[in-house]
Amino acid sequence: MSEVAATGISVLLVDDHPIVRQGYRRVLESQGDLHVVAEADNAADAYSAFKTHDPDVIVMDISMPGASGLEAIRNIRARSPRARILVFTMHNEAVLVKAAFNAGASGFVTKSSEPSAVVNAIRSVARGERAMSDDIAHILAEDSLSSGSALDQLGEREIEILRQFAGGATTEQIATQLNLSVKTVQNYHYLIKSKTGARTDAQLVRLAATCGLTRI
Amino acid sequence: MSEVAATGISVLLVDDHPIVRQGYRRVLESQGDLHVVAEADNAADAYSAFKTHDPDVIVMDISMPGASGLEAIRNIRARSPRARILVFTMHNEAVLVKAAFNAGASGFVTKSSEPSAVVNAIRSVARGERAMSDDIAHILAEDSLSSGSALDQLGEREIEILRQFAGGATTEQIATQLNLSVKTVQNYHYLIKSKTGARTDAQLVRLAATCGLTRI
DNA sequence: TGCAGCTCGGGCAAATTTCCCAACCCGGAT
DNA sequence: ATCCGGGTTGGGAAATTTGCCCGAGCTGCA
Repeated sequence: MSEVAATGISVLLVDDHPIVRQGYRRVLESQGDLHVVAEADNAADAYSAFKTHDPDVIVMDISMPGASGLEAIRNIRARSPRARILVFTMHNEAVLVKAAFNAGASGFVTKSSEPSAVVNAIRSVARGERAMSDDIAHILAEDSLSSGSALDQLGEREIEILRQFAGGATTEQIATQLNLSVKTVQNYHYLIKSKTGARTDAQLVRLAATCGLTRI
Repeated sequence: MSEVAATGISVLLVDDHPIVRQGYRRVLESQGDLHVVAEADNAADAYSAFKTHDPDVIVMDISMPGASGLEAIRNIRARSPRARILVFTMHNEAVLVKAAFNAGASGFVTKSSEPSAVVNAIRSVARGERAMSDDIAHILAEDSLSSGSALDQLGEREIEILRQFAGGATTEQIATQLNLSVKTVQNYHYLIKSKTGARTDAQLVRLAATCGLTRI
């Protein structure tokens, strides 16, 4: 960590949108102490880039095609427990935030945050601290008071599948993307409906939307 | 428009994520001929900024909280038909694309596109041309077999059934309510899907919501 | 060690979707 | 007046999905 203070903070950017990555890179590098040493647009590349470049912080959008972002966090942390991962996404649902921290993330910042908040979060994570943006803190605070939105009873996989479904994905698309059999996705679909009490796909979509799982 | 050629292309950036806006701004301004003259993070600010700065192109993410992005496009175009709006979003569903063009957008580019494709789209739109990224063109091409516009092509009965369905009603409830056989409602369901190009019930709900047919 | 809970899928009857089709009525064009 | 097109209403049959049951592997926890 001494060389961190001497040379600044090295960052690995993970996001599936190239222009978004390029934008982040410019914003971060204008700070002086932040250096983007590599980029990746999927979970597998992220891990190999991590091994190659050994960055101080991984800034990762968890809504990527292919493997779940949470899965990616778990994989990286399982192999390299010293990895510092800052989740940087537009999603702000309490269940997702908690799942991310449980998976091993060191920080969670929404894209609604001011750039200064983002770079400060990167610096905090690089120091080994836990970091989150103000809106996330508020959401977690409210969540700890009120017990139980409809989503709290859902597991991580169920939430991921619900989000993709509500986003308009077909059963086969979800199965392919998550590497599951169609039957399993169908079963999750049914399980989610019975857990939440939704009788109709439309009700499921509305539920997901009101819980902030998807935007319309 | 003569001053456009002399001074480059002025751009109004609309996106609800500040750091995303800042990233785009840097990417665009590194091009030399593109100048971001204003930013906005919601529909209302977007219109006032448009009136104040009179930009050549509005680059807009339509997935914003609050008012629908499509609504924003319609509002701006209704008041200022010469406005050029380039939709720039991560969504790539055919129904959304068609709805955006119907609302008056001049272009549609996904965030998966290369930065060069995005800036070229901005230049095309500034010249008054229609622009879209390759993936969008493919999606529209596949869809164009049974194409049409989003909701305008639906009859009264179809719209009524779509509204009730998107509101969460079951097929039997709709049939009872409208004094139709279940079979007829099922047929309408299928007909609406094929007319709008929606492949999923969830996409139907999203379409109904973005068109103001139902509130979530 | 054992229990509880999540994940993942098979099986199978019931229901729905997907597409075809035929009518009816009605307004407009010929 | 006649025909055509389109909205509306439903039948039929194959394909698919749903609803609900089941078991198996795994993990964390008591």
